[in-house]
Amino acid sequence: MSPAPARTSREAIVAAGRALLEEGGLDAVTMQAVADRVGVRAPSLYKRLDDRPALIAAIAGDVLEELGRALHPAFEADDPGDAVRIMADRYRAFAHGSPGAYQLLFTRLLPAAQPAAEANARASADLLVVAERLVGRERSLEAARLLTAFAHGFVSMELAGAFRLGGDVDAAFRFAVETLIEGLTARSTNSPPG
Amino acid sequence: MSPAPARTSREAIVAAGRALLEEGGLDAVTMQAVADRVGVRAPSLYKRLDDRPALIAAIAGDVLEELGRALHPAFEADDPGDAVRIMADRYRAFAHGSPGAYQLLFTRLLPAAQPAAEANARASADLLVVAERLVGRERSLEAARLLTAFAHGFVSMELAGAFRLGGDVDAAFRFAVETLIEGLTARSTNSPPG
DNA sequence: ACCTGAACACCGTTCAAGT
DNA sequence: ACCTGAACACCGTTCAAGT
Repeated sequence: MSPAPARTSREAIVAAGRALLEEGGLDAVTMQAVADRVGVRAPSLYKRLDDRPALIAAIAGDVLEELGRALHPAFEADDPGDAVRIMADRYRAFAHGSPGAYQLLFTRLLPAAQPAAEANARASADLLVVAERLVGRERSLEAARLLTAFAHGFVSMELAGAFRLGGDVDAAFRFAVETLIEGLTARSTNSPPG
Repeated sequence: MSPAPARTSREAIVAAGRALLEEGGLDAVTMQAVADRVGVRAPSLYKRLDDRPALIAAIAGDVLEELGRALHPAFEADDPGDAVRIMADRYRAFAHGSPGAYQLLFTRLLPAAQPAAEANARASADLLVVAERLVGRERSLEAARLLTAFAHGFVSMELAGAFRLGGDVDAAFRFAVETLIEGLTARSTNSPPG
C-alpha cells in the first residue's frame, strides 16, 4: 500500500562515486560498487541518474565547483602577480588533495558527461581579469591560456608520475610561476602607473 | 600433425589496438575488437601478450618512441630559442595527429602498463641540453619542467576541448612560446658571449 | 514512488581440446 | 606451437513484479 520510501539520494550516490574514484580510479566507479556503498541494488540507481556517464558527469560537476571555490580567494590579492602565485598554489594543492577528481576533469569526457559550464565560466572570467592586469587587454586571453596550460600541465605530469629526474619539484613549480609572471609582465602593454 | 601456423603477430595486434584507440578511445580497445581486426579469436591474443594492460603498455611504448623521433630534429637548431620553437610545434603537431595515442601517454597507467622508459629518457636528456643553453646549468631542470608542463598542458587542454572562449588558439600558442623563451632567457645565468 | 531479482548483451580471461 | 569453443566471473542496463 504505502509506496517504498527513498533509501538513498542523488547526493549520496554522487559522493559514493567520488570516494570510489579517489580510492581506485575511474574503473572502480562501477554502478554495483556505488550501489553497495549507498546500501541499495544497482538497478535502483537508475531512478536518480540516467546512466553511468551521467554519474561521472555529476561527479565532475561537483569537482569543478569545488575547484572554483578553492581558487576564488586568490582574486582578492591587490597585486596581479600575487594573485597568480596564490592561484597557482591553490590549484596545485587541490590537484594533490583530490588527484582522481582532478584527473577526471581533463579526461576526454563523453558528450553526455560534460559538466555544466557555469563554474568553469566564472573561473575563466576571474582569471581573465588577473591576466589583463598583468599584460593588458589585448593579450589577456593569450596570457590566461598560458597560465592555465602551465598549471594544468605541471600538476597533471606530477600526478602521472612524469617527473622522474629527481630534483626539487616544489622549487621547479615556484621557479616556473616566477618566470611566467616576469615574462608576462615584460610583455605588458599597460601604461605604467604614474 | 603439423603445428598450427601463426595467423597474426604481436606487431599486427599492437597496430590494431592503436587504430581502435584513435577511432573510439581507450574503451574501444577491447580484446575482442582487436582480435576481430587481426582475424583471430580473442583467446589467441594471450599467446602474444599477457593481458589487456600489456597491450595498452605496448601501444604506449610505440607512441612514445614515435614522439621521440618526431621531436629529435628540433635539437639540431643552432639557436636554443629556435630549438624550443621547433620542438613546441612538433610536439603539438604530434598530439593533433594522434590525439588518442597522445592522451594515452598521460593517462594514469596501471603499473603493468608503464612503457619502457628509454625513449623517455633520451627525449629528457635532449631537452635538458636545450634548457641549459637557454638558462644555464643551475636552472636547466626547472626550465625543462616549465617547458614540458606548458607544452603538455596546452595540447591536453586543446584535445579536451577546454579552450571554449574562442580567439585564435594558434596565436595563443605562439605567444606563449615566445613569452617562455623571453622569460627564461631573462633568467639565464650563462655568461654572455664575447 | 521506489526497490528488487531476473535477464540480456557485453567484457577479460582461462583452459581443455583440436590441428 | 598456435588456434578455438566453452566456460567463468564480472560489467551496464532494462523491466516486470513487488510493497
